[in-house]
Amino acid sequence: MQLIEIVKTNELLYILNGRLSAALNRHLNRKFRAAGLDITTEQWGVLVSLWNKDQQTQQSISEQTFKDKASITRLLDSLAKHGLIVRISDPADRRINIVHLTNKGKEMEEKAMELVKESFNQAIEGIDRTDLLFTRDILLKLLNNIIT
Amino acid sequence: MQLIEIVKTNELLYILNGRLSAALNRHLNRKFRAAGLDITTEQWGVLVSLWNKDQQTQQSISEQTFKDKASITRLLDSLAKHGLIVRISDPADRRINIVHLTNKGKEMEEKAMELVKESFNQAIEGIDRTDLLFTRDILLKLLNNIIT
DNA sequence: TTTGCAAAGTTGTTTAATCAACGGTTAACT
DNA sequence: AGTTAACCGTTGATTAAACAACTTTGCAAA
Repeated sequence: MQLIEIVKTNELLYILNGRLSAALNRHLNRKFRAAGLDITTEQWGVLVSLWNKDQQTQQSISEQTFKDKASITRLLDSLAKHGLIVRISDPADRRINIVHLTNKGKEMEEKAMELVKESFNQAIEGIDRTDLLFTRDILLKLLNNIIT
Repeated sequence: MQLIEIVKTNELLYILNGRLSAALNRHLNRKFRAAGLDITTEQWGVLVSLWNKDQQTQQSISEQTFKDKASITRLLDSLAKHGLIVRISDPADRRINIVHLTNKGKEMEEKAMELVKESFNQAIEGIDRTDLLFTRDILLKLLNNIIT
């Protein structure tokens, strides 16, 4: 099969065009809601960054999550409204906000990651670990080719 | 490495969380705009379905593209506004709209697919064809596990 | 010093996805 | 026939992404 045919028949484009990630997002969002966790996967992505390293600048979060800074502004607005983070202005450089997790934000990690783990385990069921790692490497190559 | 660690380190989640597809979307949208093609990749996805098979119902397009019917309604609104498709009510069953490509819509195929091919070729540069097909299979398995 | 530029965040606009609710139409059942 | 159920498409509300324009603040070169 020619590669252009793979495009035409939408087989590889299932993911490259976002089918897989959309499906996973949907799946995870429903799981969050079903468990009474009032966050979206996008907000969760920001939280992951903060759970790894609390008290970052918005700029830093933007780089960690690959989301643009305008998106981060609005996601942080949501998280702040839900009481999960607070923005504290840096006295040394007043352009900068330091984003702090609240206790509520910290406490959410365990439950959220448990749900993510469940989804992930369901996704990879029956797939060989080696194959997963191989797939990951190919995808990283693809990503690298595009963003260059 | 445990699989949960792969999640934590965001390696496999680059794509599962939509990084790769977002990047490809961005890339392709810019390409369309740079070439003066006044469509988005999402609208292009609908057009691909129609180029493969003209005169489908909205329901059918929805299934082909894996987009929900509300999204299709609005994407078709955009395409109609740009004069690329028309909706014709089925006289036999008045619940149904048959979506027809206009000449303008048909003529767009060649140029759009050329740009897609370029992007695709850039993405897969230096990657073995066998590896790509293998990757596709793994991703389809993942997709299947999630939507089950 | 001031001028000018770069950095950090915010805001507005457009496009799209999800989900739920709804109206109109057809089909099925009893 | 009459009621109910299923189906097709639309609309409204909420969330988010991309991109561009803008404010405030800091810094550096002239």
